[in-house]
Amino acid sequence: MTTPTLRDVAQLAGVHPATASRALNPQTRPLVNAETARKVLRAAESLGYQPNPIARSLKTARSSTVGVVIPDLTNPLFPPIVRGIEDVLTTAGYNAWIVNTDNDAGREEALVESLRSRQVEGLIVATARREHPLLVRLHDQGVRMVLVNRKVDGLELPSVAADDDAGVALSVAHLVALGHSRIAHLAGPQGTSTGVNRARAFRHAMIDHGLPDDPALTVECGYWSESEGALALRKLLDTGAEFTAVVAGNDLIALGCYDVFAERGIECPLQISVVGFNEMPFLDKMRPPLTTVAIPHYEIGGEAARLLLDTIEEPERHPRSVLMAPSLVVRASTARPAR
Amino acid sequence: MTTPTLRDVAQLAGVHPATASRALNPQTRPLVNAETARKVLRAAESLGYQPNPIARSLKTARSSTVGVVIPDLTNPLFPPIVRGIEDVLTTAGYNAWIVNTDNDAGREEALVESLRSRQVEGLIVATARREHPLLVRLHDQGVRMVLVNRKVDGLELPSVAADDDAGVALSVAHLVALGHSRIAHLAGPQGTSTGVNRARAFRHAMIDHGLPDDPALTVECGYWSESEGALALRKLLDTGAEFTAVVAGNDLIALGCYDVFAERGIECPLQISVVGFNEMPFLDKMRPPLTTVAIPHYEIGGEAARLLLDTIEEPERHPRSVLMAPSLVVRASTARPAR
DNA sequence: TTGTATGCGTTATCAT
DNA sequence: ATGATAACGCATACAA
Repeated sequence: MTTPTLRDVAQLAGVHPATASRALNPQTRPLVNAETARKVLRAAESLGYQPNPIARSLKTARSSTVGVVIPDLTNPLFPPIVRGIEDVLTTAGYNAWIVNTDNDAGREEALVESLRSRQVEGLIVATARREHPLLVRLHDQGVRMVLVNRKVDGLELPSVAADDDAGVALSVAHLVALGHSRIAHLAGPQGTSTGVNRARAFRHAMIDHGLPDDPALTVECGYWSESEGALALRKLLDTGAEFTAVVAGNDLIALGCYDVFAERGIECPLQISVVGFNEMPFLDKMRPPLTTVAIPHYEIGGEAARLLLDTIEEPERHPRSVLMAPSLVVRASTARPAR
Repeated sequence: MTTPTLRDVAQLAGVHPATASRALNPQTRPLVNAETARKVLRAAESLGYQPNPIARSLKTARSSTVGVVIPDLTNPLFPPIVRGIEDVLTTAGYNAWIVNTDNDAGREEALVESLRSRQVEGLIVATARREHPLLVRLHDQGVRMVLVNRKVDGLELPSVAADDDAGVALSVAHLVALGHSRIAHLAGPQGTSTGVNRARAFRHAMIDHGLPDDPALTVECGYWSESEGALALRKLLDTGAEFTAVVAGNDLIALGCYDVFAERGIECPLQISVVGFNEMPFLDKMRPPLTTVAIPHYEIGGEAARLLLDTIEEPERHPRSVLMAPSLVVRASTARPAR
């Protein structure tokens, strides 16, 4: 009992395969007599016919599939984004091929190559570094792409991201309202647009509040990780710099601070307040529950999928970029400064 | 500049496409003269030829792809498993199509259908309920499958899972060693094999330690979630039952207990100790850091991929199931009982 | 060892 | 409005 093909349907309906194809395809259905179309549809139904997407792809060079390039699915930031992407794509009749680059450029190139050879109709890329020759090349080759959470230097690509400036401004305003004035920033990697943006937004926010923008109070982390966050905070403490609050580049960096607090017997928020960024899961169960900036991840994914679908359907349309508004989630890692 | 095909390679090498095909394919390379093979390979290299997997699939009815069916990527349990699967598959020249069912049987059926129509060579399924008619049907149709973390009633399928009995035994032994004797179990859904198994393992462990197996001290959760865990613990407390420790079905259920502790002013671990299961990320940052059973997720994924590859290569081989040893991670949510 | 011929399942271009 | 034919790119049975 082999799966039925178009020929089987045509035979059962008593028409030529080409006619059956036209009848089955909503696009071309108007070309065929309404009555025969009905016959064909009934035949397909009764056989449980499912078109073979592989054969279709071979013929049409399309696939109803888009590639989703993620650095690391293990980072809790990404699964909700993926879900948002999938839900929108599914509704539009598309599928998502998810791929993990592990932050390895070689691996990424191989994976993208494999996606392209499978005729994906576009790419949603969440791995962009500021310098990203692969993306430049793909763009030159006319591959439709949408960036998530990142931008790439010198490339006008549609993108969707959280409004980081607004998020950092919320954090700083919250700390200032609590009475802090010596505020440090543990910045993300300056090789990522996010890291650069948030650091700049931090400086701007400080200036807007009439506070000194002291370069000695900003330390860069090599990665968006707990261990790098811990490293950076240790470095900062060891300089003897004075500060009562930390704006961390993201939640992982903020959690790294917790490790240092434990090491050195520092009380949070009594001695140092900390604000994170991203609203990872389970922050409310941390010790102390982490104040952070919440990002609408799921919605970002959905928006990215919509942008890509637009790009596929109207390739000439000017690239749009959308910014999603964040919100501050106040928990127990921030409080008035001790003195 | 269109992408080169096999014909281009053949033409450049001055041979027939069929010869080029044989030369390019490691399987059939021995059939062709070593010298011509070299010529073909050089031609392919110089053109940057990449075989078209779609055409190949259409011809061979294979795809070098396996489907990975996950209930919810947002559950931190699954990403490491997926990574393990991907790493092993990639090494073997296969790709993984990851798919999210959202615990919806209809969605699952549609997704599996779509995977099959793309000629996946097998399925790794992490969504199995004990009753799972879809899987039974697929099995009857000869679809190669491996189950992860679950079993299905009445189906002899290769599977890989953590040794839940051992894990629960570790938890109970730890609590008993601390001096607990009134130990409660917040069981997972009894519609899942994991839920049933852990509950049974709990009873056995209690008996093994000569402790009463009191049914009043076990409450079932409807889902593997925080809110259900909280609900179950409230229910248990409201019966007035006496106990000094809780073995939770998984970490989420354990974290649900934390919410109830906060609500009712219960001190953990002073008044009640809690042990989780799974070793989700960031448990060490919780309040209090959660004692739990660690599962080698990444290795489980890798093992599942290996089992599936075995099944694909030796379809007649008897289904093996492998159990991975868990370990106990002792943190601050467990302590000697107060009195 | 290599070439010839054919077909995987579908759709696009003709012709009728 | 429908049918005939070819082609997408590749692999394989068969012939030479």
